[in-house]
Amino acid sequence: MTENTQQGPARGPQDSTPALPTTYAPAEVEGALYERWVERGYFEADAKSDKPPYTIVIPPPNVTGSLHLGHAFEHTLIDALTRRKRMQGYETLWQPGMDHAGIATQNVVERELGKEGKSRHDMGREAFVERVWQWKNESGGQISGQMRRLGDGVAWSRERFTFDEGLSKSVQTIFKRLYDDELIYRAERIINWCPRCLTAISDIEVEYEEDDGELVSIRYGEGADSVVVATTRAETMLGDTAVAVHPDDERYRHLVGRTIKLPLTERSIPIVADSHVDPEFGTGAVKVTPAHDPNDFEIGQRHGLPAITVMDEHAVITTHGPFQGLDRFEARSAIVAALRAEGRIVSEVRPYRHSVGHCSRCKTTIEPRLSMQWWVKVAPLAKAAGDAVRDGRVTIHPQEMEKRYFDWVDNMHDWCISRQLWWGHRVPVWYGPNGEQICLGPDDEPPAGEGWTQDPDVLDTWFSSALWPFSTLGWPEPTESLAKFYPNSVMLTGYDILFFWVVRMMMFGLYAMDGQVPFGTIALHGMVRDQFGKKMSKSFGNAVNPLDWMDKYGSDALRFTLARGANPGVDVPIGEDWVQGSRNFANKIWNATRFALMNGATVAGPLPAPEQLSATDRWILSRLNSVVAEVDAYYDDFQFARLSDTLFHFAWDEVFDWYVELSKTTFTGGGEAARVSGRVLGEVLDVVLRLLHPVIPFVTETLWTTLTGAESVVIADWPADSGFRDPAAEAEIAEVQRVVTEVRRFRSDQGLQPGQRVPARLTLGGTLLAPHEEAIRQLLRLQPAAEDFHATATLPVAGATVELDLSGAIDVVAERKRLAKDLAAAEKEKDQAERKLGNEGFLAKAPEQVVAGIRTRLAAAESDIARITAQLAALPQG
RNA sequence: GGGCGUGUAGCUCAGCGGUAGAGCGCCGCCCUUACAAGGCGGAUGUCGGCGGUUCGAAACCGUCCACGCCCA
Repeated sequence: MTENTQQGPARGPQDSTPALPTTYAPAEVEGALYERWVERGYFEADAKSDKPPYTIVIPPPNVTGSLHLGHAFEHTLIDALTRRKRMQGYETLWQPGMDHAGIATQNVVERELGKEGKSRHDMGREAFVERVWQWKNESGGQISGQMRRLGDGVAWSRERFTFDEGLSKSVQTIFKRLYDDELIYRAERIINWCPRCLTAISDIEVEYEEDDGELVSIRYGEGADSVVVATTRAETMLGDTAVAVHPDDERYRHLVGRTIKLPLTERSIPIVADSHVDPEFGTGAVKVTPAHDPNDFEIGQRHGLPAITVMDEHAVITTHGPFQGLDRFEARSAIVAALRAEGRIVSEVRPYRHSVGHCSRCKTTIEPRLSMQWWVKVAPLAKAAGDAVRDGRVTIHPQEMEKRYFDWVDNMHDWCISRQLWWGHRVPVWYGPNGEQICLGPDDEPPAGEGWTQDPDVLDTWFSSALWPFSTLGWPEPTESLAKFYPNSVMLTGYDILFFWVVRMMMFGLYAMDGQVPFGTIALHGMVRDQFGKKMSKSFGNAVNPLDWMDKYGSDALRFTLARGANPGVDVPIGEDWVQGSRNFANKIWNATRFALMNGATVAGPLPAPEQLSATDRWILSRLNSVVAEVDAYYDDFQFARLSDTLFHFAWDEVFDWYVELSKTTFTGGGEAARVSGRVLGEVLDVVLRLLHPVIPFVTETLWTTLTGAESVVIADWPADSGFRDPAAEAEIAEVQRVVTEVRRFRSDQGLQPGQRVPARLTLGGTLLAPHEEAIRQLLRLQPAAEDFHATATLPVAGATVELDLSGAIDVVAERKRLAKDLAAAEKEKDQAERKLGNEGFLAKAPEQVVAGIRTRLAAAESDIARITAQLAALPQG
């Protein structure tokens, strides 16, 4: 029972509350409901509260983004978790905010500038950054309005942005600490360079794809001293500084240590032996371009080779007369043509499929580039991140995902954190006129004097996102919020960003918060796919705007569909038909509640003791409590699909179908029995609506407040299993369901219309069915047997007999067919059971209850066979 | 190339050792006074193939085939 339940005499809702509209129209009311929740501050979190904390931070969406189905999915799940915890009495914080999305945002604003015929270089860094802020304030963050549509119960007063003042201070603080601990360093290495975004990106921002390229074999040197090398990137030969062969390769042993002339140039390059060369690939000899290939860079390091950069940041050739000014792909053809003219092309394979890296942001082919960048030395941080999961301080759901996590943290490369952008946290390092390099904390003044300049690069957006679980709470200040809400309870996000984000939060959380994990649980969800299980993409044309479906079917319908598809870590397909189905469910709840209210459903007064209840009432209450327990267990295990499905079937099939139908005669009968059932129905609805609220908050709010007259289901108590179970009542109702189903099948086989009244005589004496005669008659449209009653069909069911008078209209053929089919099924069942019971191994080794179960089945099958055989014999010939 | 995963009803997916399930779709009947966004009834599967373990396999093991994802 809820704290809002009002004591006192029963009152119909008509007395004090407006009747529900006859039509369920979600789009018209959802917005107002949400605004009221926000105004009343239900979603705000109080750091001074003495309730236990429950914290989830939003995986911050890009400031450039708008709500897509992936967000809708993730937010539905987080909202369900936090709404339930709030109802359970936790001080619940769902922390909202966005990230500044360095590359994406800069791209957006640069495109705008482009339309005005300007570039960011025309306006300068400071003015450009100001312009981006202006864009952010005017056009950014559309998603927060859309989150309201969805019903997200976030603490809006705490909304944060990775680039706001406080979070920027967090970034600078941790940078300085890592720098001082020598976990951040600067080094010249080969990095992944995007010649379109004009910045370095980290390894995980590179997407590899099979592309059609070409494999060209080129002869270097002359005559007997020549070697043939194969390459897919002929244009880089201008930067070759060696040819490498395997040290054990007999074919080339005589050449190692000698030099060879590099075609098209005046340079001679050495032939070196390196055990990393694969003698099986191509000719076994490879060209070495240390400035344009990561593997070649390593060979170069091992052999002290120079690294010659032959392209600029746009990937345009900068050297060698005829090729200068060509971009890399033009240069490739030109160089192959030039080599062919010299007779140096030994073979060409075209197309040659091979794996090529692309910028995850703009799909441009990555150009490995030698450059000076900032790095995080991840080894000690990743070790700690791995250990936290290994020793159980952090658990991953579903558990199978742990392996992927370990594979990643245990083999992580240093993280390139500098980006050649203007929009982002600038590296807080200054260089002095005499080669000084100092790192500034947030409270330090930049060095005075001539000749000091700040590093021009900014930090990877993930660097600031990694601080999100604590920077949003005020870190590095020792705030009350930080004390109350850190560590977070759960990190719920997609498995696709386990490496991008989760690992980084783990590393930085453990480091910044003195070994305290950022969250106790990582719950991973899958990706939203279309109704055929295909990945959604704009280019494929199957992307859906969730707002359209929310307009059409209501936010609850979208949410329920997503929750119902959410198996842990598994992709969830979604189609419009399914959203429509969820809308139908909401509509069903709506109408069932209307019906209940019209029939005196109430939460007023104490629930009558079991002795005062009918078996039907005890049955539904018994089931209700089982469902409460099941749903709770599913919630604790992030089984959104199962809890949604459980509630769907319990509400629709059991409450709104069987219970309501079985109780109709009670309600029409009036009196004390009707009053008692009204109270039970009120109780069941109250609990079901509260159980459903976290998943479908809007429709449940309207119905629950109407039913109870209380303020809001958002702040209602979460239902608890009272422990009440009544197996006898459950068995009794199962018998009722069985007889009703059997007779309905008979009626249907006989071609009777569903509403057609048929005279019948029920012999129920001594069976569990006896108290339910009225309800059974009602459900089966059976009229009392009159004087001239003449049974033309006799159905023995569950120890009782139902005789019908179809006035000779019985369809013997249909009935014989039906019975023959049932007989065959029963005989098959009997066969299987007998075979098992005749198996000594089974009897000896199977658990007792399984054997008993088979015995029961055998008995049931035998009685079915007897019953059906009798029915067949009783049928008129014909 | 390495790793992970998936193949169950027309579609999308649960089930993961003890009678094959759901939603949607399909067929038939019905506007039965909460709901046609509904009700009643029905059909539909050698649980990818082949071996093995087991009293018993959709489930466990091996293998093959077909897809997917991640990493190189």
